[in-house]
Amino acid sequence: MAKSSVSKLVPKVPPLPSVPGMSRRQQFSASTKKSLVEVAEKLFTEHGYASTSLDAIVAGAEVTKGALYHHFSGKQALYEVVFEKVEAATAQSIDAAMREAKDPWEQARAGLRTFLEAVQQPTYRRIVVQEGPAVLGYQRYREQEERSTFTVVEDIVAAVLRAGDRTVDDEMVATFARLFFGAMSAAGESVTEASNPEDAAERIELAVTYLLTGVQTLAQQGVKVEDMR
Amino acid sequence: MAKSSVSKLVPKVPPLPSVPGMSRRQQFSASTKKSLVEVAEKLFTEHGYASTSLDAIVAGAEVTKGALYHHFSGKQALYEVVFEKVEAATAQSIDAAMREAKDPWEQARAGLRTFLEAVQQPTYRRIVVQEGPAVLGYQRYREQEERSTFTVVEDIVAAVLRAGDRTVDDEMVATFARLFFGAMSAAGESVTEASNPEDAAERIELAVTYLLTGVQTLAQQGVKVEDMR
DNA sequence: TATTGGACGTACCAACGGTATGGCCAATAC
DNA sequence: GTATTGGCCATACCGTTGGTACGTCCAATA
Repeated sequence: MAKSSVSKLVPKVPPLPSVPGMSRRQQFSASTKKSLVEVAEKLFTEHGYASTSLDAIVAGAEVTKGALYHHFSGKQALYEVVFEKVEAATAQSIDAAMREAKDPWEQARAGLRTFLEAVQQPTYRRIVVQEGPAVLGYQRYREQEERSTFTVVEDIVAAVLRAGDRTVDDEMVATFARLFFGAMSAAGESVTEASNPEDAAERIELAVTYLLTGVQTLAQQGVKVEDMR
Repeated sequence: MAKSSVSKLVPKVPPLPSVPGMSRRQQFSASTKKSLVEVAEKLFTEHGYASTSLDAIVAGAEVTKGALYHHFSGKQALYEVVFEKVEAATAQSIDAAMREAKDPWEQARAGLRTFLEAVQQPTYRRIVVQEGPAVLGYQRYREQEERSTFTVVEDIVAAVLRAGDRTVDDEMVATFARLFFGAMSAAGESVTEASNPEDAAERIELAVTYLLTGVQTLAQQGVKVEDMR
């Protein structure tokens, strides 16, 4: 008995309509890999890392564990690929939003607003903010962040800071960026869980703007960070 | 074969030297429960939640899984007890540090400094900051925070904010508190991972002081949060 | 046409969280 | 003093899950 598989190696879905540079074999391979990543992103977002089994992922992608372990070294490696994908998309969207404004101050506001929107997306929240540090470990988490979203935030902060006080060194800029990045991440959580997310988001924007305005005001008055000692 | 247990029900360690109000039976029970929590705290801190098996915990506490499941409904429930314990200790230490300073501004600095120290402790970092949201879920995590450490931070922020601008409502205070809480949590991570933690901690203090000073300056100039619209 | 190796599928294992069950004995009732 | 009860815990067991070993098939290359 058993054996319900009628036609086995007939691919279920015609993969991407024939990419020029790849052989048919490579295309099928890329198709299953892509499918695995997409299904994993969906399930990780909905149920979290621990509650998502590899069996569920391979079932969703209509493959087997053999395929999964051929493309990825394990569950965590698959998660890391999903993480990078989500991170890259977010960083890119922020970057795009900033490029539309020319004034540095408006760039900053646009960037922070887009980041605040991104951090409310279920996928970014769950995979990057909530479970990223715990699953990847803080070391790898930070390495990933520093070559994508965090760098964007850092640029924003640097622009606002240096507008008034040109004596702040890179370390200090990074410190402020860390603070703002952490603040915005936490803010995203609170916004999403709020009874009225839109009001909450607006309050966050007001508060952050107030903080940045305070920094600008101090800088214009010639007050350096060093004076705080 | 088997049966290496020579003396079984002879308690290995005399528990707390006879607490008055409890019967001997209750004292033994409390002893094993306390032992489980302490071992769990240690192992969760060292290896993380997922990599700490219940077998390892009960082995460290010199009991069996029967005892564990008698006192706790499961692994997550045990984690939550550990979480609360760590949280309470931290909130208390911050509270104590603040009570030594009388000036509100000095209270704020003392409180934030103590919080920054706490967030560098391996136990608080791992159990509360890094893995707390992922293990408990953000909902429960926030509920726990809001009746301990977060409330302390909120009080600090409220004092600084309202010193100049008395029009800020409770929601806005909570928003600022969320931002600062998130900022300080992220700061703790970065401090611990820095090549020179002491320098990093000082930079964080300078930056936070700068931010708070900016807020104060704006408030003294009569600039309200509402004006940011 | 022969051969190779990439891309999987299948069967299996060990570890882990959780459960069911039963035994022991301190505390209480009588 | 004896009987009974229930809190406290140990033992054995189960289902799921991440990971591995091994075999198969076929497209690509020689």
